[in-house]
Amino acid sequence: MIPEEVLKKYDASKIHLEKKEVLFNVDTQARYYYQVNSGKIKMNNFNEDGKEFIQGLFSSGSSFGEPPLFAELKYPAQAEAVEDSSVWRLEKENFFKLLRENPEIHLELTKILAGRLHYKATMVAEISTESPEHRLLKLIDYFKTHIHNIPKEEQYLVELSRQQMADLTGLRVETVIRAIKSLEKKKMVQLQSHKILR
Amino acid sequence: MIPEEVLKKYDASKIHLEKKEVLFNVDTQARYYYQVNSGKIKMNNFNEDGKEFIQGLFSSGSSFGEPPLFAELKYPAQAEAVEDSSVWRLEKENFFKLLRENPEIHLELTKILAGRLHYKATMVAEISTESPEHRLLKLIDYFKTHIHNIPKEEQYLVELSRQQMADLTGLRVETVIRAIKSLEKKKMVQLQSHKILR
DNA sequence: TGTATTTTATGACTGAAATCATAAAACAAT
DNA sequence: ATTGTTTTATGATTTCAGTCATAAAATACA
Repeated sequence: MIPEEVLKKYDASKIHLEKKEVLFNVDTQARYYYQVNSGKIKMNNFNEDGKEFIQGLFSSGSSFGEPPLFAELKYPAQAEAVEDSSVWRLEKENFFKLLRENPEIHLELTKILAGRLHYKATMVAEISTESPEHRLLKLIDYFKTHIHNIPKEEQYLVELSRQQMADLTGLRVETVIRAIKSLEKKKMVQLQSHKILR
Repeated sequence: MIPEEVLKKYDASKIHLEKKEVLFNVDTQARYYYQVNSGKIKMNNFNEDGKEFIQGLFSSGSSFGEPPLFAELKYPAQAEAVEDSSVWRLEKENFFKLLRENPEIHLELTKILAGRLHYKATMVAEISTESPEHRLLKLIDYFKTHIHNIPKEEQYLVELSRQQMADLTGLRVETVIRAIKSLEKKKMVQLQSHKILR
């Protein structure tokens, strides 16, 4: 997360996105550094027959879509506003200037990329070898401990919809619904009027 | 890839691993930066009933297992020698000193992490939404273009075994064997005495 | 406050990849 | 050459999540 003053200093601008608006498309060239100012952005893919996969959800303060700026690569997914949002946008050249002149921010960003790699390594192993219930628990625990920093003993109210959980784990809504039910029976999660607690 | 002279300057040491020897375990603390000197290392996971998932394969010049050094995280997978190997090992503190004093190397490393994130984003979308044949083609093409930098028009001889391809895509050997056969029928790959060409 | 939309829920059925069993081919080592 | 080991191959069968259809709850919103 780069402070607003710094972004301004390097000539970043704020752009607005309406819910469902697409910021950039898959397989296109990366030209900007983006950071969420308000709202929520998701990066996602669709396969031939429309099945979605959510690579990540980004809210206020989070940057996203940086990797293709570094490696000369195309975006592996599109970016889309989950709700009305505003986003800081910084030209690639200015972004690199910023990193050169602010090594502590560069290191900060490296940490963020490292964290994201950790998340992906965790989820891809889950998705390719584990059962629906196992995947969902891992996802929920990841959000609880790594994204919201909630201590183990405290309760976490899952903010994700069944559909979003499905799209984050490669499952289908119906499967998520059934797996969550089953996890409740096994006392692995609690349900309070359809809200999931863990 | 950090040059040998630089590694030596920051007091790195070379350690030897026999085939199948494990360098670090999943869920343990990261203390060193590692870079392959010779041989081949894989990072992998196993689920409860022994099914393997290969996170990455690293050969001469490649570093691996850096993310947990940056973010204060445990290793999401283990590291194991695929063949007899030697590996540069550099203490975490010295590694950060090296990065601070060599910003161009830091940037280089950021690029590598970015590339790895790109690979994971690509594969996790494949694994969660695509068919076996599609996944395998993506994997093969990724190795061809991004790892070996072979131009589209040139032929690439896949160096991976069916089992490795299975473990990289979350499939089973039998499924890989059948899918490759089917891809050959469709002229998407060639087979020359069991070797795969693309 | 009523209506539309989205999210959650459930049952019946299907299908694609996993599993299991077994063997042939390739390769490595002596 | 001989033997042992690993990799590739193939058929039969099973299973678990996906698919399809339909509805109830919850929520948004006019």
